[in-house]
Amino acid sequence: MDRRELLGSVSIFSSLEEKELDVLLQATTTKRLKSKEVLFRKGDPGNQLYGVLSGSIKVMTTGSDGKDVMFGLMGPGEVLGEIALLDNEERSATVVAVEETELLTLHRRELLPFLEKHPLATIGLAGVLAARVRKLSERAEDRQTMPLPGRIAKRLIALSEQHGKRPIVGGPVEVRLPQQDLADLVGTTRESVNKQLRAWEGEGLVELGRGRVVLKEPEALQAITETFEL
Amino acid sequence: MDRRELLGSVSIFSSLEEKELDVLLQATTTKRLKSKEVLFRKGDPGNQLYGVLSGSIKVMTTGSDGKDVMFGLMGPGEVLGEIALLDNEERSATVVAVEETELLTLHRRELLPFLEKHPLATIGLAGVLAARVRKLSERAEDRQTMPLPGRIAKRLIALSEQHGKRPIVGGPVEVRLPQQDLADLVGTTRESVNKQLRAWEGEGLVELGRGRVVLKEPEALQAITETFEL
DNA sequence: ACACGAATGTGAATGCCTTCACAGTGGCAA
DNA sequence: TTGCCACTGTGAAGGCATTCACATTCGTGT
Repeated sequence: MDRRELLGSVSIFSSLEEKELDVLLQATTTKRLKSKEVLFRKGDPGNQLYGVLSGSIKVMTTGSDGKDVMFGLMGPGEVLGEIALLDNEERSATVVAVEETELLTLHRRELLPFLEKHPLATIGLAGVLAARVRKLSERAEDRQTMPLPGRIAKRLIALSEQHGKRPIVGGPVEVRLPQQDLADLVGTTRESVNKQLRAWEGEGLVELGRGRVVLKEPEALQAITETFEL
Repeated sequence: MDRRELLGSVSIFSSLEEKELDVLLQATTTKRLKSKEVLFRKGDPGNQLYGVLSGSIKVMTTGSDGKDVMFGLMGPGEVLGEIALLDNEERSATVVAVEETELLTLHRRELLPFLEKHPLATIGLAGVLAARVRKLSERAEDRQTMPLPGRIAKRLIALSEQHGKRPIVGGPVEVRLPQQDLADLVGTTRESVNKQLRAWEGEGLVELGRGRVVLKEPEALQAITETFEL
């Protein structure tokens, strides 16, 4: 995904004209991260907005006891870092590359004046935030009402839709993510995730490999989540 | 809190000039809710933005099994309903008055054109969203890393700061909220909350009454939360 | 090519909450 | 005033997940 495409395709800037897009593009920089490299940490001051060009990153925090909480995985076309930018507070989470990743960066001093001149872009940005709130609320709700198997199934499906690789059309989908990360995402332990996945493997629903889960029967997993949200 | 004061004081519109504020005020309506009355439900279409003038409301959802999840309590000066307004989706939660409440309402068809003309106001609105995201993330994190007593203590303190009544300056703070609601807010059962509160009552940290908790030693509770977030 | 670290696989023990089942009790609405 | 109902109080039993402690295995970097 190239820089122009990112800026244009992402909802924030979809309302802009070509010329305006170019101006904004000028102010933009590219940054490359190696796998496991940290973009910023919770508590850092935040003056940049980022867009993922290629690769993927995870948004997380590390609890004092070393227990990690993962908020999400973001891939090409997604925007991050808006929160600290908008309220001038510290970064609210840590961001780490999970593979070789290329980012577009835009500094606050370029963005804010731009937003003031382009209300529609600002409304778009607010929309991104709104979506973020929705996602977080839904997850909070799930955590509080849905039993563990349902949460795991639901998240696997979400991951497969967002980041899944499907070698054969209509065939099984592969999700690349270590079990520990899946656990942090769902709010449980690696062991619990492992046991559940193995159980499903026994039923032929999934196939496991190092650092990946292959969903052989997404519909069956879907059915599991629905068992609980009826 | 009167309408003008709400519009002006709330961060969203703080950048406006008097005249502009008046224009917006014209488009505004007042709505009164009796205690327990529902403003809207999760899943409803949403075309209004609300501001609390007096009283208070709770934002929540009801899980299929009847288990409620409470996202927060909002009082005078706070704004709600922006999410559905911005992304044109269904309401993401249910809102219920917890006492006699007066709201200011503003319809999308008035607000959106206004935002397009007032970028600073839009940036302010985005700031409200950003704060919302922060709060939700923090709670997700707490839920995943902090044991129950810490979560209860932390929330009690937050509630006391936001909605607490302090008869004597520097004295004990009273939080009006049934234990069931506190449980929904923290993500546990009423029984667990009750047992913890009674334990603290034994230690002289709090005092319990029907529908209220009095924090006699807020600092001690604060210390409890810090035990866990070191 | 090989070694070492990261990731997975598993069982046993433990424990924190939840669930269930009632018994008070106080506020408020009629 | 009084009755009811929402809220509170509490113990016992049970369960779902965590914790702990290793064994194993893959794959990746040197």
